[in-house]
Amino acid sequence: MIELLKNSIPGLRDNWDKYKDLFKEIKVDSKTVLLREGEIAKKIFFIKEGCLRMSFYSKGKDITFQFFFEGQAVSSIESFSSSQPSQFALEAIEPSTLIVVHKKDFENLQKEYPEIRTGMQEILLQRFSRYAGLFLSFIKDTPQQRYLNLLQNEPHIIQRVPQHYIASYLGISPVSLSRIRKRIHGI
Amino acid sequence: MIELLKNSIPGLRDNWDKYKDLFKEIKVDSKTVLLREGEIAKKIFFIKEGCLRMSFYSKGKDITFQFFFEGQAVSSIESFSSSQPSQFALEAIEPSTLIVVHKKDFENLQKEYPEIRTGMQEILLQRFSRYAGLFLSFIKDTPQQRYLNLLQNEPHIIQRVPQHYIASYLGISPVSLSRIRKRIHGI
DNA sequence: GAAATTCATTAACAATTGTTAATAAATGAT
DNA sequence: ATCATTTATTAACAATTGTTAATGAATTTC
Repeated sequence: MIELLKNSIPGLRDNWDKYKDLFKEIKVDSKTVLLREGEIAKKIFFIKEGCLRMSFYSKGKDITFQFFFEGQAVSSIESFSSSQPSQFALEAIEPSTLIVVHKKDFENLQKEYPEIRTGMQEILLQRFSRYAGLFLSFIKDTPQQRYLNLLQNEPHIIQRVPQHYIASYLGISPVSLSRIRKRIHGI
Repeated sequence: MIELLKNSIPGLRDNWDKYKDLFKEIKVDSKTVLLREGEIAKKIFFIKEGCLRMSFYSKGKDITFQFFFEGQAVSSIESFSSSQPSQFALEAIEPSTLIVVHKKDFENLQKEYPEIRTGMQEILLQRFSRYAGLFLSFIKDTPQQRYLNLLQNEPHIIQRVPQHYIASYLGISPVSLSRIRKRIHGI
């Protein structure tokens, strides 16, 4: 995982001894909260192994709206880059191995390697673009169709993520998702 | 309207005689199609007066997902900037007065005034950011709540846009929107 | 490995939505 | 002004979803 970052920035690899201490590997249990809603994001995570979910509270309900897997860089980017309280929480939903970089260190790295900043913007744009697609899907598809889309396009989510989080992600209740599955997969 | 563009770019104002022919004002009837789905966007519009909607076809239905009003710059930006066929259509839903700029001319302007490009990126980012918000609203709110949000945050849409387009925008049928309104506004 | 907790399914009922069709109201065209 | 078309409402019924609660299955904890 970290190899990816290392390799994409030549200077980083060449001076690896100088930087390697900034990348700390941690292992966390499932359900470990990595960022609480309202906190300011001071870390960025690279997922080496495992799965995280991003969520927020609304009317007494915990709503999950994105999942992250191996190879992805994760933070509440808005909070991380603006130092404003995060609107979202971040939590492990599998025992996970993460590479942690602190904001201070990350900013120093950014100064030395401006391509990191570009990469961050790229990630942000990709996320927004993804949300745009999901918005269109909500406007045109039924919950059942959205489940089928997920099955088609991101089967790993359905395989690995507990069902009630998927229900939340589809904007429906766990009970309703169970019924949809019954309708689709038979009996 | 065009004043806005003129004023935000000093050089434009100073050499206005040179450029003014690139900005053509047109008046269009309601229901005029300005860009068909599948066409490559070769124009950008600045709305001086009136209202447009952006839409696409899915399973035999025409789905509206955004409205544009006075003072906004509109194009199928993805198509306009990538020269790929547009996924979306653009249509007037009021008699409208538009300033049209052709892509060629716009690109020439961009070369002379790079801040225009930045402005375009800004517009694109704003639109994505808006879609992100709408996505979260779909995931957490009921159709009725989304209607109330619209009433609260963008009452001009409800005042000016025919109801069946709003229904589409909310992801529900016109019949259902009529029932929601009855529930809310009484009797 | 037993107990506790979490998660998924099912049932029952209420509420909401979709669909179709009929009617009423509003808008546009000649 | 009249006619035609479009748009909004209402009704009736089917389908879907939400909610609550009970049960079963799976997982975690000790």
